[in-house]
Amino acid sequence: MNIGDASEKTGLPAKTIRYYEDIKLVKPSRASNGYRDYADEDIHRLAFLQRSRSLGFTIEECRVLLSLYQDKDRASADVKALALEKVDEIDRKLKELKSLKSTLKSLADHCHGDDRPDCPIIDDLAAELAVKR
Amino acid sequence: MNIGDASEKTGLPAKTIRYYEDIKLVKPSRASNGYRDYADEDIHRLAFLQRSRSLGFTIEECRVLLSLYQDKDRASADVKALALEKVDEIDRKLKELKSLKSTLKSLADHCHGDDRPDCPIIDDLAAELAVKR
DNA sequence: GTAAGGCTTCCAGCAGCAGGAAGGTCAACA
DNA sequence: TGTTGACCTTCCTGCTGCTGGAAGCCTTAC
Repeated sequence: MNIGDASEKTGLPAKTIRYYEDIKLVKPSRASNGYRDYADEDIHRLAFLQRSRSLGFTIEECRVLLSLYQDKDRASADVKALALEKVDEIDRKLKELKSLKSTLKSLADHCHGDDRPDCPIIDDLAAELAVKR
Repeated sequence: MNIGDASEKTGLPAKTIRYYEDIKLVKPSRASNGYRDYADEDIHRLAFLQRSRSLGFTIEECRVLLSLYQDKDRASADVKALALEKVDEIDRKLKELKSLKSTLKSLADHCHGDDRPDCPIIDDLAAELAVKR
């Protein structure tokens, strides 16, 4: 199966698939004309990668997940730990974004937003200096 | 004022300050020995950058904000628009992260997480293929 | 005089690809 | 048989926003 079909089947751009080969996440064989030839197992791995990447796992985490996936004797606890760690990470990001949003929102709410130049947002951005002077 | 002091006053690493000069966000003068020499106005700009970056504005947005800051006649509406756009962006990210989290969480909740190899997380990551076959 | 710390420039690298150039290959059609 | 157009190949560059490190001045204190 050529890279175009692999791309269609997995939803990954061809560029990405070649990149994954570059960093040794997949190792497709080659046809006699030099084209990459994807077996079912390769497609499987690529689809796995697509799923785990879209769940927010980094490439290196995906590498671990793949090896856990390959290892028929691994404990499910190992996988669960990775997933929960990721949940924690997402939680931290959520908190950060929420506080960011409320700060920005309250700044914007206090700005009258018309054609006068007076603007509390800009004032706030510049304010820090006054404290430190 | 040397870069070290500028760093301390603004909370930005020296490396970052040099980078900001590289991309023309600040233009400090030079002392006779070749050292960068930061005037109050430079420090002001750097502090402004520190604040706006920490609020999640990209470098290019910061560039716009700085020019709006410099422009005494600009409408506050311009600034407000940028801020609100950013709030929207944050909202989109929040949504995405929330759904990501709930997916991961429910996957993890269904995994018994012991030393048996059976694991619904891995199964789910691999599941996509079955559909497409 | 010398040692420690600060400063300079320049080069490389991180994640995770995307875009593009230059060229080989294949299938279909005239 | 020739040719078009779609697909494939490799290789190189660039994106964001810095960070680390090497090699080499400058300054300050003892």
